[in-house]
Amino acid sequence: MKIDKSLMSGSTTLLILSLLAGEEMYGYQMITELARRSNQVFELKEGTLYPILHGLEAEGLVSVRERKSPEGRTRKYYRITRKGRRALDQRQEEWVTFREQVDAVVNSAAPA
Amino acid sequence: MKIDKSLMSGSTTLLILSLLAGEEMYGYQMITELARRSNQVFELKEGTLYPILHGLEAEGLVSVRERKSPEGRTRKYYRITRKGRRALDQRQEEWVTFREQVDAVVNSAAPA
DNA sequence: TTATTATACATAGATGGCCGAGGTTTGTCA
DNA sequence: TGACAAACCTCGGCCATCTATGTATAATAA
Repeated sequence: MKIDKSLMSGSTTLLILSLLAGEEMYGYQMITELARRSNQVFELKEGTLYPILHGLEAEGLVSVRERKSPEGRTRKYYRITRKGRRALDQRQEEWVTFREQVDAVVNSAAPA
Repeated sequence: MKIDKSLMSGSTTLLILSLLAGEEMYGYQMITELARRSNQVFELKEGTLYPILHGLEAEGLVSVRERKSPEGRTRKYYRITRKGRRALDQRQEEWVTFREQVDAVVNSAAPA
């Protein structure tokens, strides 16, 4: 495959980095915000998100800081790093290639 | 998820059924034909394809018959069934939804 | 003639992403 | 006081895919 085969399995990473490209966010917020922006199509599970965030941090694609919310609850805010932006660019390119080639194959199908 | 979460992991099935929508094909041909139509982006592995084909047959989405090639070699030709066409329609709809919502999220990202 | 490559099928084991299920803490509301 | 939402976390398992390997035949190269 020309495309990283984990693109689609790894589409979650593309989506998360896209969210963080706009503003820093905390995990729980990413879940609700992703659902909102995708018209409830992507309902990310906590058991999926948190391990990925830890992985992104380990790779240096995001940085973390703790902040208290107005109500006093502590949240972990994630911010995309420069390296993370480069990774996002790459993933976006891969996504476009993937999307175009899936469409190419699907559209080559004879209509029912 | 509103979309079957195995869509992308399962995008392979969408691609295979799309190929078969046009004409009957044998396994090895699907690999080369898929590579051709996707500009070498999708290079399906035999170890991936054959188990999937057996699964599609078990589900009744494709039917099989053996035919000899001009050179005398025996091939297994797969043909999409009526049920397979309905499954393809469904997968196509899911793909469109998936594609649109990924784009929605990606495009909501602030440009670098 | 022999060796290699391409065709054509197949399976078993390993890998890796994602989810289900469970758990903890803190704040809010009845 | 109890119930619920917010916010974080981990572990075990499923499932799609890949790697590796095996078999057999035809075409091609040495």
